[in-house]
Amino acid sequence: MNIGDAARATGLPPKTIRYYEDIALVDPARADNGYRDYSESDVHRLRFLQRARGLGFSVAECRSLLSLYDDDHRASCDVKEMALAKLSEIDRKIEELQGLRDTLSTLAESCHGDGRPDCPIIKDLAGA
Amino acid sequence: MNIGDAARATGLPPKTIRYYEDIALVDPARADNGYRDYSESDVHRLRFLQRARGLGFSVAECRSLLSLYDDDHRASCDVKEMALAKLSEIDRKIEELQGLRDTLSTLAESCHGDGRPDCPIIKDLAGA
DNA sequence: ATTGACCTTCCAGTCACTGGAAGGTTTAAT
DNA sequence: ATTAAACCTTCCAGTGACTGGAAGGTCAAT
Repeated sequence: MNIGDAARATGLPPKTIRYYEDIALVDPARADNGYRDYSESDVHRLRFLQRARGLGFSVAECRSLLSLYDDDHRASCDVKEMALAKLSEIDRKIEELQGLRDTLSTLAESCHGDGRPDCPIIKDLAGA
Repeated sequence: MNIGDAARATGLPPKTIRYYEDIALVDPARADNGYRDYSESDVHRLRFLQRARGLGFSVAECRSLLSLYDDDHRASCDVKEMALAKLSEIDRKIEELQGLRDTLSTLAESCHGDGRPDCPIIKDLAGA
């Protein structure tokens, strides 16, 4: 399977797939013409990466997850631990964003938003 | 005022302040010894940047906000527009994160998390 | 005179790609 | 047989917003 097909099969751009090879997350065979040749299991790995990245795992975390994926003897608690850690990270981010949201929405509400130059948002940013 | 004092006054690391100068967001005077010399208005700009960045505005957006800040004749609706755009961007991010949260928490709950190798999280990532 | 805390510039690295140039291969149509 | 397009290859550079570190100059206090 050429890289284009692998891209269509996984939803990852070819560039990204090559990048994943660069950083040694996948290692496809090569055809006689030098083209990368993806096996079904390569495509599985790529899809795995696509999903895990989509869930917010960093590439480094994906690497760990992949090694757990590769390890038939892994303990499910190892995986669960990573998932829970990521979960609380996401919770923290959500809280932070909600804080921002509140501040910004209070600011925006206080701004009459007309043609006059007087603006409470700018004032607040300036520290008035 | 030296860069260290400006850093303490704004909460920005000196490195970041120099970087903001590099990309022409501030332009402090220089003392005879070559040291950067921050005026009160420089510090105001830096504090403005610190706040706006903290609210999630990109550096490019901060540049726009600063030019509105500099423009005594700006219309408050211009600022409000940026704030509202950022607000809906934040809302989108929150929703996305909540989606991730739900998926990940469902996955984590379904994983018994013991020493056995059987793991529904890995299974899901692998696309089973 | 020397230490230590400053300051300067410049270069490189981070993360996870993404864009583009220059060139080789394959496939299909003319 | 030729040509065009749609692939593929490598390599280099850029993104955003810093951050780290090296090599060296300056300043205040001891």
